[in-house]
Amino acid sequence: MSNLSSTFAALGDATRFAIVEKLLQEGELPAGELRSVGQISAPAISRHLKVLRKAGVVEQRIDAQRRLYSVRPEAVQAIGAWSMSYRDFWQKSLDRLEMALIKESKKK
Amino acid sequence: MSNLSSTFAALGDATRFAIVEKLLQEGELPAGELRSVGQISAPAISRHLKVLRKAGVVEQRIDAQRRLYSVRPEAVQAIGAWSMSYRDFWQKSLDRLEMALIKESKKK
DNA sequence: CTTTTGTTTAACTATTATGTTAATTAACAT
DNA sequence: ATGTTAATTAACATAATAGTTAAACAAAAG
Repeated sequence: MSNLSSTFAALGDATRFAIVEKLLQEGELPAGELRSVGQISAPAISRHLKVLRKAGVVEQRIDAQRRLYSVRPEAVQAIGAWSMSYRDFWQKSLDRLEMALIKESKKK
Repeated sequence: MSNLSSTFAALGDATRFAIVEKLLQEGELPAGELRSVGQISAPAISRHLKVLRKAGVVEQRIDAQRRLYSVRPEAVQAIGAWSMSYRDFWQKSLDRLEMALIKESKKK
């Protein structure tokens, strides 16, 4: 599986996506704090974090008995780079679409 | 599930990701042509296309008995927009990382 | 040393996803 | 009409995922 596809797979679960968004917005957080993304048990969160870590989306730092998690910037950037590598395609397509809509509105 | 998370889920399967990449590179293609992304049966491809369509990643156009598929530009753009909405975060983080690496190399 | 706090691993269950072959639908060509 | 081509839906088997509670582990605090 391509590296990017695993990244997408990791983010393709609603709970994991919420975890990542929370980490992006609030910065590094201990595993326990992430339970607030939904009503979910600590073991479940722990396993989601393991998946995210394995996919290279988050990293872990140890502080005493706590495990602090944060988003790996490379992961978010890689996603952007993928989208941008097809920018020509979607930019042009969307431009054409907009043109068509303007023409349509002028007809009336 | 957030719209973006479903998009990620759709792309989080290696076969589907390959389908999307092929469509991005070669443009609109009939379902049958997409079997070449791997050794996979036609029904399997058909179901993957259904998942991609449901997630809004591809769209279908009918031409006689063929079903022509293409990538929806909005989907790829939405992914880029998400990444870019956190650009400040990853740009700064990567800059810091680079700085640290340069310092490290000068130590030797 | 015992308890508390934070987190992970184990064991198990339920649901979902993926792939296969067979059957069906749809349009075209003879 | 009949066969051919293109694709989907049906039915089924198997594998993977996500959740739970209970147990284990690690460090801190009493």
